[in-house]
Amino acid sequence: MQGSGETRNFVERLPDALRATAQSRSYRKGASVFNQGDVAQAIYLVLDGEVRVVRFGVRGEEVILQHARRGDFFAEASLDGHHYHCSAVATKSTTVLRIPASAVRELLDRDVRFARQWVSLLGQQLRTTRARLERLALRGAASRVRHYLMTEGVGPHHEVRLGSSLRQFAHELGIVEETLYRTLARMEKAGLIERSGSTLRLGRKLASMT
Amino acid sequence: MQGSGETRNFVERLPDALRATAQSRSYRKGASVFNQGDVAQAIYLVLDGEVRVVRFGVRGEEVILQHARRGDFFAEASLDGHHYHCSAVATKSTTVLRIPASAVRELLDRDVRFARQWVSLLGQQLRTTRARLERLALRGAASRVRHYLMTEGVGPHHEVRLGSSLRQFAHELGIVEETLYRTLARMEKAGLIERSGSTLRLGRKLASMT
DNA sequence: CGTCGCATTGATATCGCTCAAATCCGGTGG
DNA sequence: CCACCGGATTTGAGCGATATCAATGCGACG
Repeated sequence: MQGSGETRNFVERLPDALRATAQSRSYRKGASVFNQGDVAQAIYLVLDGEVRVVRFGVRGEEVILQHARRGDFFAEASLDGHHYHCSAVATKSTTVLRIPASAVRELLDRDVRFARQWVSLLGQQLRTTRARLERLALRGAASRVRHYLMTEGVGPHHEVRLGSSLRQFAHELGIVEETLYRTLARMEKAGLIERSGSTLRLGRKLASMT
Repeated sequence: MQGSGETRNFVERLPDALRATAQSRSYRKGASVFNQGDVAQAIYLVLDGEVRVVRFGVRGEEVILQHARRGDFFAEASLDGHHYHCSAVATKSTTVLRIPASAVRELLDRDVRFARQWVSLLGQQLRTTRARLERLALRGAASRVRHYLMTEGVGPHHEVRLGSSLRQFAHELGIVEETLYRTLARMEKAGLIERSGSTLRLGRKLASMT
């Protein structure tokens, strides 16, 4: 499956020391990984699927704190805290890598190189999350597509091979699928982007958009 | 000034060891903190004002990677990298705390407690950034206001004292000021929120919105 | 072959943006 | 004390981009 190939990328970036203690777990749609109030014991990395991290108020009001997708960590706060102050639920069939917080703590204390790697890893997550944030702050679907290509695309033409469906992509951009289809068609016609199959790249024309 | 008081909060959370080597610097609107290609020497924390972190493509295309406001770090990637692959420009009169990357690296290597603190700090940034991200993913101004109160508000009523103007607040929510005024008025009338001066809190009624 | 998910296009509704104008407020100078 | 000013706040009217609802084609899969 395509998934395993993609997955390897960021799992391999995990410090070796961690992969020893980590184990993967699978959840079906709707299953909860942990619940608000549980003792915080582990940090998680989404290998495949999607986990929604939510917090409930006193009267049951729900707030979404994070949509963790493939490659995203969640619950790294377990390093500090004693109890989860949020719940994590798989929104579809999902596989995660479960990393015991105690293992990370020990490594942080003992292994200097690991500390650097971990800091580096958090930094990466921070950067990509910030980029997503700025992307959603943009008005207009075209600007977001362009921003995505500029930040996630590789090579001189900012090429991106979409791992998943355009549906998923639309959701990631914060727009509905129909809008994405229309936007991509318009941008392609205007020469702003080029499309071949599931590959997107910037076109020759410079974007004249904010 | 109000600023100093607010600022203390997160500056005081900085590990003591860092505050020794850090120094604050001021930039006027439009001044650049560092430029793409410069040698990466420091990590920054915005004390007041705003810094925009951008990257330029080969043909001059610009992408915004981060809008760093009070309390946000930027350029923590300096820990790994040798050169900045982005530029940072003050968008208004701004004061930042400049933290030499070498100092952080040394501390990471030497001081185990510091490593934990730093990891914890990054984790906080990550969490608040994620929350912002999910907020912008919400449709509708009211949902975003509610999300903001739920995530940033304190106490049983999720109270928030707005440090800045409603203008600023609107911008933070990714909507224009007019929309925010109207939305707040509508929500207050509906009993969803309560307002007294620059303080906002959730109302008695439960929000019946997604 | 029926079903399901994805891709695509059309028609319409709605929310928020834009432009515009009035009020309020603190500060400033005459 | 008053006139004036700039910035923040508020309300109004109209427009436009995107969501929504709907329908179709298409390939995979059982």
